[in-house]
Amino acid sequence: MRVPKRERQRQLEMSLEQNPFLTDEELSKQFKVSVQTIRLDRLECGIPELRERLKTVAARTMDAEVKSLQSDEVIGEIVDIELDKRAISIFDVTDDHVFRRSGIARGHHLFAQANSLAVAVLDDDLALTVTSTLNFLKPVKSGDRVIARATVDKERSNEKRTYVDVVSTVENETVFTGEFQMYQTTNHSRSEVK
Amino acid sequence: MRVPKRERQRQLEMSLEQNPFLTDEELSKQFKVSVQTIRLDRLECGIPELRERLKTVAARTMDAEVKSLQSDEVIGEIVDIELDKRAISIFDVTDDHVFRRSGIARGHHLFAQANSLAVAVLDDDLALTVTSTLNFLKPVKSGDRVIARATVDKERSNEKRTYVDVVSTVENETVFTGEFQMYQTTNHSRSEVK
DNA sequence: TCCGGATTAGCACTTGGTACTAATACCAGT
DNA sequence: ACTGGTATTAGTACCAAGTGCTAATCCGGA
Repeated sequence: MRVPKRERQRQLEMSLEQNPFLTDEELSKQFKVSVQTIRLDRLECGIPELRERLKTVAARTMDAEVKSLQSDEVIGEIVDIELDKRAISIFDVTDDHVFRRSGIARGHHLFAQANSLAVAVLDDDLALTVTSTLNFLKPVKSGDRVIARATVDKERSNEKRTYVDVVSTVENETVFTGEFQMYQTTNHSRSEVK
Repeated sequence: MRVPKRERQRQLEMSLEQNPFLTDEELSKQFKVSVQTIRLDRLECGIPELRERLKTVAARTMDAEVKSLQSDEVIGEIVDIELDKRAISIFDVTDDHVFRRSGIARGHHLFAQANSLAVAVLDDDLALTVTSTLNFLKPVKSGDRVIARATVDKERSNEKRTYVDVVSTVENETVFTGEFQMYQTTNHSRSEVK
């Protein structure tokens, strides 16, 4: 018993985690044991065969791609919108969004939710952020559901600039506020003639 | 010939694009033709078999996961850093980062690069953004290489707050500036005794 | 020396295919 | 109605990467 069984199985799990594409035969060469031993090891560790592994990995992709497609439009999910007036979006914070050490959500996710909502609320071919001022008031944690409310500030807005205020809350506590000065390009004449 | 061959093959391609997990047998039921016909169709359309399809889909996942792991640390790549003083990162803008219609980079990516650089430059267990003010000066397009330079403003900083200024440029033109007021938690005494 | 866990070997069977051949179906033109 | 050509179906042999099972062998320690 060169390498003890236990150690080999540990390494096997790591190998497959890092590269799930390895066949039993390739693994048997890597660990210099027979294919049968690899099979027994997988059996003991509850590791499925190559095809099953690829199936689950591929399934993860399809998931992720659907998600990232959503996020192409807006970060978070718009639940209510009245164009050029106000909009509300929900963003569920997961482990993917937080600092590993502190568990606190990274600022740019809150910003992304707010900023993309500010863009969405303006019914325009093209709305760009010019300047913005942000306040991160309370740390947001994994599992929190952040509700962002955007309102267009008609008073301050003019032909060249539109102001959008966003307030994000978790369980009715304000965690973030942002003020966005937006630039709109559109031949906006239709709604301009009000 | 109920459904013409051409039409069936078109639908087949769409079906598999949307769900690559279908076996020939499942497809043959879906289209009410024999398994062999499905095989011929795949052959003519150059569609690989189930296992090959899953392999490529799974490969895409692994790729994507490596990328998103990188981004767990910093958005962009740090090329130079002097802790508590300054840092530089590079971020290559791709089609994934821009508005489809205008081709202009979405603000939150520029913010994410700047903000994560501001976090990284502070040699601390935990640095959080408190407030920040941003200026998006020039539109950034796909293919642009954004260089963000962060400098810690020692003058304005105090025990409670650290100020980090970030200037992002594309080909020596400033496209974005951000001022970040950061909060640090660490028992920071070591470097505090300067 | 003998026991027992670890390892290896071998065989039948499974999925989801490829590659190929042969048979049939269907429809149009003459 | 006959012929031709495309489309479809059927059937066979074979492959990769397995599972499941049985049997043989190895190797180290009391």
